Amino acid sequence: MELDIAAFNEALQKNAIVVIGCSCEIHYSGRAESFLGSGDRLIIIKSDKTLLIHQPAGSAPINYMKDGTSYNLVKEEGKLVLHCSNIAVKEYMDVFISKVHSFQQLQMEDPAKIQLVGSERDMSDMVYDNPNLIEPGFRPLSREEHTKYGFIDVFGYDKNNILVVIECKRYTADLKAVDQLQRYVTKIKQLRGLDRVRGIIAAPEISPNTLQMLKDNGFEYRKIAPPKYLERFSRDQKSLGDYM
Amino acid sequence: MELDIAAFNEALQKNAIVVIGCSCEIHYSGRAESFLGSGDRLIIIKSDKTLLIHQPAGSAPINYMKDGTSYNLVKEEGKLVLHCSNIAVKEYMDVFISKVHSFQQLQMEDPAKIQLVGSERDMSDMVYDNPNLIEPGFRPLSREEHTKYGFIDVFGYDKNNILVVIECKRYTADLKAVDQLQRYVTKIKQLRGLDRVRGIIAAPEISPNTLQMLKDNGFEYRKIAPPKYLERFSRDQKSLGDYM
DNA sequence: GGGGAGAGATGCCGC
DNA sequence: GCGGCATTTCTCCCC
Repeated sequence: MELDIAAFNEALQKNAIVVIGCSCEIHYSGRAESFLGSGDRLIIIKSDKTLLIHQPAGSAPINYMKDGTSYNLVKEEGKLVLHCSNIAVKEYMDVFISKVHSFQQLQMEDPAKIQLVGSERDMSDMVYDNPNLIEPGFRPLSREEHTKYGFIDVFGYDKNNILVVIECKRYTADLKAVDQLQRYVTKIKQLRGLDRVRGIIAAPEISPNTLQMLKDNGFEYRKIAPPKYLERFSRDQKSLGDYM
Repeated sequence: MELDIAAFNEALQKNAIVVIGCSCEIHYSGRAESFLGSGDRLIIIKSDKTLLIHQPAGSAPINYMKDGTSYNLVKEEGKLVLHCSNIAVKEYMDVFISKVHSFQQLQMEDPAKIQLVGSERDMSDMVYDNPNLIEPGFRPLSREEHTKYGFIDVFGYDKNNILVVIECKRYTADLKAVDQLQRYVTKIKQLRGLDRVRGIIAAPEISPNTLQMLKDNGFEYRKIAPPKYLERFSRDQKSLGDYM
């Protein structure tokens, strides 16, 4: 099929969503440089002028451009080329289109914002509100304590009035989580001139290496899972239940 | 427009790419739980049964399912519902479709794999091959040295035969980069019973806080940028040059 | 499949 | 804008 350049330009001008199925080669230059040989792909340009190019499989786009990109679709030596440029971030892309399989434009409106439960923030809220999840006598002082060396999830005193820094992870805690905890504890000791500050990782799981490093550094592990139920849906919606 | 359930099922059966423009609500349950109220979106199902749902703006999909997901499109109380389930990872999604704007299926073939230059690996290769970028007399021993506590980018001796651990970052080095370096240096000291091991961060930029922490930990910074030119293209392709 | 780490990460929030 | 950090991160590589 033919791709009507005028129709393409008009769609972009109206901030419509443009979807093109085609065979193409891609050259990108910006933060890095890449080349992708010929194959069938789905090209999407959104209303904010974000570009996504997807291969037939995989979750992440194989090439993309940030919002605010400018597009110039031209015919060069009988072949379609989509020139993309984002001056603001100095990124450029050329899409050499050898065959167009489909072209489509959609006018879309979407004011909705996603509600999400089960994040690390939800987890630190839970720990703050239920300090016994850590241990009897734990008294949280603050959430998201800002230090120059990072934000601390939960911060408080234990029953012996020793400062405790807690790092929450919603997934399996890894070496990086210990890195973070070590950085916070070191900084708190410096800032307050303390000899002893406890460090605790709260997570549903922890890898063996990570647990070893945690112990080597004199820290502790608490097995705690993030809350993740939108109560409204467990009551009102039955559909998901059919699958579980 | 109407969405033909039989056509949808047939497309999936053929491993075609399915693209649906519609207005919908979305409920997801799995690693976390989310709800997204009504709005216009683009739904994409790929040949590997990855699901992507995109709002009209933004780079990342607002909801998605991993490859290998099963789909069941049904009419419930006169409304279309797309039930999605991935038993393997215990993830589920329901898409309540109130209006279908477009439906499209594409048979796609794409054997190509991307070539990318400018990664951190390219940078550590460059440092390994040009040790003077670090300092006179630096002698690299290995790349990607595996320790139980992580992989070291470049590892070698300085002119005084002191061990040096180098962590390369292709972007502005941040606190996490120092964390990583600290972990490697600490572990190397332990493993080899050494008193002194130097740590160096090689990156094009470093944030002030990070530089401070780096110095506090007794480490050093080298300003080095990653290589990023596909020589073939800077010679053969003229198109990108038109924009730069 | 899990562990470890990069990514052209993206997105969010704070200053 | 930069900084710091979580992410339903995703992807790759290696054990």
